[in-house]
Amino acid sequence: MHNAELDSIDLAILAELQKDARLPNKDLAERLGVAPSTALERVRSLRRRGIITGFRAAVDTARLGRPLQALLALRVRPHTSRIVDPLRTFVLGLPETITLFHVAGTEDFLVHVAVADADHLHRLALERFLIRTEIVHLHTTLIFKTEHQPVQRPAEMG
Amino acid sequence: MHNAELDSIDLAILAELQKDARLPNKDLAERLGVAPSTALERVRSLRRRGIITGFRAAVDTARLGRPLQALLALRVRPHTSRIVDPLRTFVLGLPETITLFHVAGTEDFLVHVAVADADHLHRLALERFLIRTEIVHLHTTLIFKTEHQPVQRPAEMG
DNA sequence: GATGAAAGGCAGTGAAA
DNA sequence: TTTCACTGCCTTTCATC
Repeated sequence: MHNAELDSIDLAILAELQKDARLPNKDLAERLGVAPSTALERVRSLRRRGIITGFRAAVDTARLGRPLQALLALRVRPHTSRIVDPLRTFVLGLPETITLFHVAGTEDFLVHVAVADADHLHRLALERFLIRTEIVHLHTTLIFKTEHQPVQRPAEMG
Repeated sequence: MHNAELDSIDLAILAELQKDARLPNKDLAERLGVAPSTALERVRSLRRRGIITGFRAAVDTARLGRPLQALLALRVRPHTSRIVDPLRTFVLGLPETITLFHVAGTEDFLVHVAVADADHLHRLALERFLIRTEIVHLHTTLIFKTEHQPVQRPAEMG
């Protein structure tokens, strides 16, 4: 089976395991209407093909003491890999960082962070980001709510 | 044990299960240096307390045929729940949507999407978003790269 | 590829420290 | 709260279709 060929069983597996990565193989097989050994091999195949990249526990940052989320838009000059690569490493090393988007446009990076409170956010911006001379601009956007969604199906657009 | 009290074992569990949610309890216990039943009870406690909210398979959207990612910034008028709630439902129902950020500022929403190609993105913007009259502004930002990071530790800022 | 049976190993329970 | 021992069940393998 080639890389992007997914039948309805594969898609059902993706849906189930995005809801619950720990669903017992036996139960998964039952929901798919196939034998447990079949379900097992299908899941392995999806991993081998890199369609399932891993199984992750989802952690609530708010209950970890960081209820406030924000997006920090960074403009970086000069925008060369010599400058950008260490910055990436720095941002991904911050405990506040959840996601780093490298984007096109007037801003170069968007950093999704979770912090304890407004003061923490303020100090993060001033004492961690703005002291770096390659960051020539920072714009902070508060996040009221973040909602993730399972990846449903391959591309299509009638 | 109360809600936000996490010792080093709890933090180690969060780190391990964010790397691999399917790590067998026996192996988890070994890495923590505790008995399997202890590890089991700790994980359950983290779930009960809502610190671990679930276990999810991570899916590679590119290998699902949607290699292009973008952020769509939406301005919505009027910004009332009567208008906003159906829009939320609509956006979360789109197969292209990965994450919906409800934000403060000049824009009201940021939608992280994965699409097949530039044409798909273009049509998504025109035929799905801009036909909705409550969306008075849409700004598209291409994403070169998205990097997620495990949630490390509770808040702190010396 | 999918199936079913067989074997090994793990999860999960309960009592004790 | 952690540990140990035990039981049952699930995962996983392999031969077969």
